[in-house]
Amino acid sequence: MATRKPAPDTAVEQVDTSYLEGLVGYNARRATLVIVDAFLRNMAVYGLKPVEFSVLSLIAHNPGITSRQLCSTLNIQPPNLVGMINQLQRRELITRRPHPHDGRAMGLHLTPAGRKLVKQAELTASELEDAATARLSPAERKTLMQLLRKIYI
Amino acid sequence: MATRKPAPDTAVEQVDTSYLEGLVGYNARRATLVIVDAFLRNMAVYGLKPVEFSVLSLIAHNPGITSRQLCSTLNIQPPNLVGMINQLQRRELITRRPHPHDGRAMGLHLTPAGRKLVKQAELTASELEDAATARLSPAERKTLMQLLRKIYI
DNA sequence: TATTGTTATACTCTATAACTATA
DNA sequence: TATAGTTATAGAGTATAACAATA
Repeated sequence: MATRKPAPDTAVEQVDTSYLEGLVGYNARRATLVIVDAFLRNMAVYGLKPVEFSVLSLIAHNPGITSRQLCSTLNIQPPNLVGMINQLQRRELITRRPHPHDGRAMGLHLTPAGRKLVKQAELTASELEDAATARLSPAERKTLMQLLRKIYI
Repeated sequence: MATRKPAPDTAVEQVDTSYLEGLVGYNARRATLVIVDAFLRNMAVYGLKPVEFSVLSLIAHNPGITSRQLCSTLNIQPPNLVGMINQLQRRELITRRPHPHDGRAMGLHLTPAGRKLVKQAELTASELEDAATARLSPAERKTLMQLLRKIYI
């Protein structure tokens, strides 16, 4: 049997991503990266990254919340929260007060400056959310969040 | 005017996450983390992490694709792809061949072993996608992907 | 004995600057 | 002059082990 001469390579003109686009994980990851990127750009004026914003917002809506509760709510490891809490305290955005009935824990609270910053940051977050989801109708945006929650809850 | 005695702190029983749950970014991030986690667990048998899987799958569906094309398709920086490509080549899953009409570039191709691995890995990816989206109907899953694409395209 | 918060530390991921060879 | 691929390197993000104080 004769040896077949190999066909010459051809260049890829247009990358075919149809397989990956059929995966929810791929689409969720790509969409998340876009929103996180917009978040980083718009929240830089407040000196807040996504997790720091989430932490401040959770303290705002749950005054007295503990580090442990923040960790389990946001799925972050306790050692990785320590530096962030210290930094937010140095920036005088939060205070630590003794927990009412657990001597090991500290309740976290916003300072007046923290409350002011969260208020502004939440407003900016809403605006950038609207921009990121500009191609979705309000109903679609609601549907999207409901479907995403069905995955992670 | 008399000084008001501060109210004693009360503990947070149930963390209120309703504000964050109203943000698409928060929900997308949480859902992505859940799927990526499942991916890492299920793909460990193949020694593939999400980006490595995406790279191999793109090479499978686009034989001759270049590193540069992979980078712009997957939004990764060229220096971060170099080590991955070298590793996949050492594992004898891919080969580099001269690009047909660009002497600077190399076309990437799967080896027979690479093709076999991608085939199995894509099957496993479909299974874990089904598990992650078990609470979604097929129509909802399709809707979810369409809505996510409207954000990142 | 278990849990909260903490320190130290390591590993991964991602980003930038600068180089070479080709276009 | 611009681009593909590469090297070196730095920063950010995330993970585990181990400890003191308290439950």
